[in-house]
Amino acid sequence: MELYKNQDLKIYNSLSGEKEKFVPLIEGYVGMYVCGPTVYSNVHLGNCRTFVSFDLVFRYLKHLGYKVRYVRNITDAGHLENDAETGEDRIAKKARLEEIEPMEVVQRYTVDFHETLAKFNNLPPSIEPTATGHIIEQIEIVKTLLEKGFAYEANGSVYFDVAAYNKSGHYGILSGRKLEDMIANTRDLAGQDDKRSPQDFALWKKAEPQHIMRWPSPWSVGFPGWHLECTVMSSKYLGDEFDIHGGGMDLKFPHHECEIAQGKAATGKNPVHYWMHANMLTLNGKKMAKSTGNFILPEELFSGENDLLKKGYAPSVVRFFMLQANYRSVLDFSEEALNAAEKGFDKLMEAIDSIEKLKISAESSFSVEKWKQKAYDAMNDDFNSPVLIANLFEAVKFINAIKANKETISKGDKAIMKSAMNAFVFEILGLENRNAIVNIEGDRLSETVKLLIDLRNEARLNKDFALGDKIRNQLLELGIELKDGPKGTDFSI
RNA sequence: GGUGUCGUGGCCGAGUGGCUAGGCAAUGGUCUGCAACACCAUGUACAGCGGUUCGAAUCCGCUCGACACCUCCA
Repeated sequence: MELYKNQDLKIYNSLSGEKEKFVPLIEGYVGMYVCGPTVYSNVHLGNCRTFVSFDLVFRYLKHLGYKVRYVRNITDAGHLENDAETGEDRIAKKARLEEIEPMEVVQRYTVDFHETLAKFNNLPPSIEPTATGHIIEQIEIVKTLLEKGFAYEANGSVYFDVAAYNKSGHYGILSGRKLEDMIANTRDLAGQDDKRSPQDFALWKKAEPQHIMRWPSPWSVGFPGWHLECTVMSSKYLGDEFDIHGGGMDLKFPHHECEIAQGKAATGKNPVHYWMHANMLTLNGKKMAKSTGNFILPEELFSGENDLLKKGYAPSVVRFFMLQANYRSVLDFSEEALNAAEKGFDKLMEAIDSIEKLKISAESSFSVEKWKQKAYDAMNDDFNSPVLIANLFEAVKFINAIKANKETISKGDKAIMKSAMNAFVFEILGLENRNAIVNIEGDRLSETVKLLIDLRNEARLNKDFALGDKIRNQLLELGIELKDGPKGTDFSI
């Protein structure tokens, strides 16, 4: 494979608020951690957007030739439902409500998560660790934090001491907050008697009697705090310092802030060099969220079985819709926008399918190399997929113009364009072509359709338009569209 | 109340101190038996108010509005 390591990739770092040149810790290698889901219910479309965004990052880094270790966790020891209440975790709660084992909940929704992301053509991460598989490591890091004086035990629970950390570190560095402001603005919540300060967060929580998921520890039989799992799993597989940490915008505070504090407190190092935050997918202008019921499930979208939709949309179309927005912008969901995406997507796929058949000329009337570099420039600018897609449509225009004999392409440029289009559309954007099956030469389906086209054209020559239209319409119902052109009839699926 | 992001033409959405982003939709035309596809042509948008500047939608200030976070959520 061609290596593009010399491409000058810039990444928007949430920590600095600026686009920075990407320089990995070890040349040629990238360590990337992304916060995965808590598996207590079906993954909704908003969740999917985040994982599609980071799938794009993963794919592009790989394309550039980096060896990427992509770690994405599964939170299967649900984090705290609410500090103020019993501290029951979400998975245990769901299990109690459905009268099943907690691990049954975990299994069911982990499978759903994997299946859904696979439909969106997301690549699996390199390592997908679970929180319950790393209880021992979590206990170890709690010990370290206690030894170093950044944590304290109270009533069998252990809390991170934000005030102690803030003497040498900066709690709020990522979210732009000041500890004094946070103290001044904290609401009074009940049930935090064990904490010295409301900003302190749980590292280990003593289990109440009704709590099902529990593990022994030096302090109590209990369960680990939510923020700790990501610190443990990222450092275990990527080291105390690694390149990229991603997640949804809504995790920036407190989750990621706490991760920085824990990592820095435990090792003295800043754990993450580049923080990336994917923005929300909204529905009716509001964030999709399980808790408010304002969400749509991918399955409903694929099948069209939802009051918001008139029809279903292919996963690749939905993925394309998402990638037409920058990952850092809020994207609002609407059927109108999805429809536009579908038409654009079909147009793009049509053009790609037709590259192979393009007529070759001695010279190109268009600089394919320049076009290709513009496409890379877009991706190098913080994974700017909307601009990349705009560039792809420039190629579409050019391809169609060649078909109309208005532009020309050389043999070499045609090969470059074909491989570049394939790289950008399928390898990097991760889209899937619904037409792929008919492009195989000698394909039986293709031959059958060609036979029908011949019959129809015979009918048309005999002015039997009723028969001609019947063939055309019935093929369309089967999903095969005929296209009459000056050089005969073509078709697409 | 605090922190942050943002407000672009009918819709979605880039970008930028002076030069057409792009997609979809719409209108007219070419092509077609009629269509579809494709192609050609057509839109002078950048929340409001003030300032800086030869010139701002782009920089600065204010106002209004939206969203996210500050309690679990990608």
